[in-house]
Amino acid sequence: MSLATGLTQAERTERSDQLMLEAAVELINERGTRGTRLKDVGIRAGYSRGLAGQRFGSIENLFAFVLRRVGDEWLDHLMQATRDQTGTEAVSRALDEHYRFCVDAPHHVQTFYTLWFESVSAGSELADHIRSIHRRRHRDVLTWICKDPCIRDEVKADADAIAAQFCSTVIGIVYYWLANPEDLSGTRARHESLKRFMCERLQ
Amino acid sequence: MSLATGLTQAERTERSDQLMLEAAVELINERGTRGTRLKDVGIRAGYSRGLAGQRFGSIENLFAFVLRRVGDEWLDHLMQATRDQTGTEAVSRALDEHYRFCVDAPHHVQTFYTLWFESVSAGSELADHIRSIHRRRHRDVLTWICKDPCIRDEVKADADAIAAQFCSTVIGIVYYWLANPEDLSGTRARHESLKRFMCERLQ
DNA sequence: CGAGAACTTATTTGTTTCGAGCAAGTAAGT
DNA sequence: ACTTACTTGCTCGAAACAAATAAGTTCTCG
Repeated sequence: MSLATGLTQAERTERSDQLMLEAAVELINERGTRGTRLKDVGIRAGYSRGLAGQRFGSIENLFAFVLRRVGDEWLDHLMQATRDQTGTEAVSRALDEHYRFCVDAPHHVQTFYTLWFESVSAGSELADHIRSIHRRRHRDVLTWICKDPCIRDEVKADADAIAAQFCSTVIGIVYYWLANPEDLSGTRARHESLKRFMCERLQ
Repeated sequence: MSLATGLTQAERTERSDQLMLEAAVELINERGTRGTRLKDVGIRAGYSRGLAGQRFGSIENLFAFVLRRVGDEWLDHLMQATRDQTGTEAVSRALDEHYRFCVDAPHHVQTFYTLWFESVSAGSELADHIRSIHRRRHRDVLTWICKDPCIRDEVKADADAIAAQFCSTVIGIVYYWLANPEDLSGTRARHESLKRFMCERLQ
């Protein structure tokens, strides 16, 4: 029985990429990075035990692939939510979107941040990619502060420290969410109080 | 040639525990958790390839052992630094000690927090232990706030949110340090501005 | 123009190496 | 002699890569 699909080679590759992405997301979320096997990704995706290894070359490259795919999706959402906003409005929208994504698309967010925290483990090949995301985030927050016409100059002079605190606190909130996924109200409360504290600080 | 050490069995165990602990710390810091092998821990510690496996049973149990050993050391330091302090003094001391530990004992702190972040990966057996540390930290900060005679009641009414923000931000700062170990001034600046923001908030 | 061959790429299966985990053995202490 | 710390042997599973097979693409020739 022929398994011809009628797809082009490129379409076949994209299809298997997508199926293996979803399989990897599931497996990382179920078993963590240390329990995720290339073999299982291939099989879970409906292919052979060897395809993931053939396609990605290593588990690290698979993680990098997943991070890019999932991270791009998430960063797009964040950018849409804060487009053309500055100051407290941008902060509020970012935090609302952040929380909403935790609620609505938990699987991809869980994977994204699992890999995010994985990146600080020695030898991780994700570090450079994540570092660039960090810098981007920090710069975005800095821009929200410095471009806002309502924020006083003395606050703007402290923008770098405020942005650093904000980004650090978001990391900690995400950590809380990953560690306590059933406690959405605790996660929400942390988003809300960070919003409150930031709004106070930016007045 | 006899390898008799003149130690009791208990002393022999403690010695090998300690040597394997140090080996594990080195290996985790060099290679990350995913690159750390029970075999290598045994050999690095000066024993056979099989001892770590025999002693700990699994890599997960080794990590739990390391976390307890290193974490107890670190938590002792933190407790000494904040003993009998409340309010902004406790906060400042905790942050100073936190930063100082990053500078003076980076290897153990790196390992501790590497495992800390590892614990949010699915399937990690460290999660419960870390969760209890979290609760403890949160409660400590809450106590610092509520027991301080100089903090106003309206601030005390918000103590839970403030404590949650503080703990979250510390996590983010640690993350920054792990991701940017060469940038001690950035880590120090984050500690200092968190100190500043907390002191403002607690007035 | 269409069929089939040649070529390229996607996917599968085979094979080797390495580490985990546990059993069996040896060394050191009681 | 007995118990416990540590070592070595052995089996199995996964990674990584090679070799093979399947599917799509392009070219050639009747």
